[in-house]
Amino acid sequence: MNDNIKILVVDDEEDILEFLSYNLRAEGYDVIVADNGILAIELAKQEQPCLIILDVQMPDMDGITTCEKIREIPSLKETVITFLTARSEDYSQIAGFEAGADDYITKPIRPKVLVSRVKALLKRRGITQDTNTVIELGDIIIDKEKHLTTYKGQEVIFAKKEFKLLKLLISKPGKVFTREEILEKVWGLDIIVGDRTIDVHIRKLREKLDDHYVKTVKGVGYKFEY
Amino acid sequence: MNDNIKILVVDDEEDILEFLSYNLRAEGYDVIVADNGILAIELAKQEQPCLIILDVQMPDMDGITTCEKIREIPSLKETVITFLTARSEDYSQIAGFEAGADDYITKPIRPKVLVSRVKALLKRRGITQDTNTVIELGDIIIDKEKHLTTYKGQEVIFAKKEFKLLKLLISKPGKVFTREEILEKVWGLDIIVGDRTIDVHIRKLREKLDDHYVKTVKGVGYKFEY
DNA sequence: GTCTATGTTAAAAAATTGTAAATTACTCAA
DNA sequence: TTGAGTAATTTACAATTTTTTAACATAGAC
Repeated sequence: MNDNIKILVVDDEEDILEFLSYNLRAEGYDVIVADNGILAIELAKQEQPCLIILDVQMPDMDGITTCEKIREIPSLKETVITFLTARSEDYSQIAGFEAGADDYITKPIRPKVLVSRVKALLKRRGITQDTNTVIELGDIIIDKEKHLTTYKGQEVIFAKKEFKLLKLLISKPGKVFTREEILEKVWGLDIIVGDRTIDVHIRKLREKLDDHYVKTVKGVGYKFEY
Repeated sequence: MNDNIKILVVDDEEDILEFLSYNLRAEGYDVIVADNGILAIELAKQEQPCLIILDVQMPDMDGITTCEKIREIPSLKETVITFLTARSEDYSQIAGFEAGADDYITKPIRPKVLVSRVKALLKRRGITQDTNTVIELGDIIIDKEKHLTTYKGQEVIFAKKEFKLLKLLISKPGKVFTREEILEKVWGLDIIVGDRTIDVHIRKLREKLDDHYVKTVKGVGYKFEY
């Protein structure tokens, strides 16, 4: 199970959310976002991220309160939490650690600093970025991090969902993934899509690779067979 | 599928009990129910479930008290307990964990979330669902994960129901499964099918393997004998 | 021999998946 | 903000496979 590392980013400002998730996604992390504390707690419970980045200043429920609440959830006791604070608001450093945070990052955020801090934090917890960021199966090469696929030496472009689907199927060649499993892993728990959506995406894979790799097991699901 | 993971569901509302047990049973869990705290404690002691889902709000004895009482029972110290709370009743989060709960699920409950949460909880405790994904019996090899059967080195294709039936019979070679048992395990509780359906499926197995493996015990049922 | 449970077969019915085209949602740049 | 261009999803139907039924055959218990 080469699950990607999941990071939850919580901030009320849209552009900061974008900025953070862009930079983290570029590093190959799975990023989920929330624009308020309540949603953050709900998402955290559901998605079980490895790391939560939490803005201290937020309307309704501030970062510190959110952090405290998260820490009360047993399944999230071990999650790494880091605050995001303006350089000036000094008090939060102290209050933050009391609330159960592991680190804090000061604004303005510089991408390189952000990334190296995140890496360090995760490393401290023994969570390492997926070692096989590259999957190779005969003449199919998938670079998860770079979002790049090569087939018979040719670069093939897969859209986001297609790529995720391919990644899932190929992560355990031969294993049959049920439609439910696929829905959950590629689309997520709460997204509802029509019946034919998976088929269409499967078809795209078969179009771009060759037909025979992705096999249908009628009534059960799909599998990737080399 | 899940041989005997037992889950106790406790709620005073009939329809919630039904809803929960329906969804958990569909996943293959053994579900027992109680509509009040007293009965819950009694059942828990008797049945030793792996997981207890406990509604916080109940007449007579509320979920928190029930949880405390359960935790006092030595044989249930290790049982996973999760609360069921309305999204609003916030206090329960804190009171609940003090009482010794491991997690809480907020209403309204969504089936997928419920199931994934339950799986995660059990997994965390090292209670796994599928012990062996491969069954081997002489020259018959069944790979559940790959949904693949090999007979005398040749791959044989079984449709979903056939596969399920074969899996069931072969799971306990020599054991006679009654028609009722087969109906329940392969077709499910609520599905009604005609008398000849099982026979036809048995016939398919005999066609694809050799005749002599699946034996009829007239008036009783069928068994697999190697 | 009759009666009941099971076996057999083919065909009907149901379920599932494949496909093209249309529609809607997103994204990114101007 | 708009709009072009791409991606994702839905729709409507065809094609396929699986499952069930129904009608009849057979075997063995009594």
